Amino acid sequence: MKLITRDTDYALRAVCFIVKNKKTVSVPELVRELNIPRPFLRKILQVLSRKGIVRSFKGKGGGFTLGLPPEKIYLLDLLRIFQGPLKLNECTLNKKRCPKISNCPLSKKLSGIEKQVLRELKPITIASLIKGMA
Amino acid sequence: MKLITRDTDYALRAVCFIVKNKKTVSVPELVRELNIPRPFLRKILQVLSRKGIVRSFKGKGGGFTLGLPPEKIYLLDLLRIFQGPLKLNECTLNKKRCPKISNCPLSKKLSGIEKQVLRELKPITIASLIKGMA
DNA sequence: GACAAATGATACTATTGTGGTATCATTATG
DNA sequence: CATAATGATACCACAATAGTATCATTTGTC
Repeated sequence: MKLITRDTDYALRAVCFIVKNKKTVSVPELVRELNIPRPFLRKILQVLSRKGIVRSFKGKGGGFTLGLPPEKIYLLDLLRIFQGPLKLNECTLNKKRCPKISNCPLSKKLSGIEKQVLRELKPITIASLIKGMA
Repeated sequence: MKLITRDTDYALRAVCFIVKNKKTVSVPELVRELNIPRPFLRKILQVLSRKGIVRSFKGKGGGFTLGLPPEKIYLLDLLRIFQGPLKLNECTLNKKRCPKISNCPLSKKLSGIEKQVLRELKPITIASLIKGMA
């Protein structure tokens, strides 16, 4: 079970690398640096760009810069963008809320765990991760 | 992202139902009660039987009974049987341990979260779930 | 002993999510 | 206007999850 999928992980790496460069960073540079398959990385960056996480510049000499300061880019943002909302307590039988959810003891436990996990993830930003790597 | 997959969930329901019946419970009964696809349920029960969670009786009038007291059947047992060990901090790039794992700040966070989740799940037994449903 | 009703073993199939490609259009710089 | 970049979008491959099918074996009942 993966808490973080590959695209989120790639996005994280790409954003971290962009932070460390003051100028715009192009896809070829990122590919060289991070060994991420080029077309996949492009797709990821386009999503990040649409979401405002990075800003893009087209044309020769173009590339990407951050769209937000690194203290305002949360891991949970990336997670939600690429993986949807983090939900651990969904009933496996229904996409929708299980009618029995109110008296399902397992669901209660799971939503407690979900809350804890969210509490842990919430404060993690790009800035904090980079600091941690130092 | 599912913490609990369908087979684990089915297994859970089946075991709970078996607990509440003193006599052996057959697949047809379980199907009627729980609305689980018959062949799938059969497969699940066979696994549970091999693992000793339930005991099986072949032949006419056969079926399943518990193989352990409900206080000794842990949710984590079922989880591990059907989903393997719970790991949240695996690096998405490698199946094996990432060489950079020691200075990867994200991995540290994730393994902390993993520990918490395990701490929460550990005490949950079939007995405790049934109690909670009362 | 034959039959019926159950599980055991095992191989196959379907659906879905993840991970990745490919292609053409658009834009900016020299 | 050529070139080097991103934008949009459609497609493909693989693996995991979910489910099916079939035949063999065991056991109780008549």
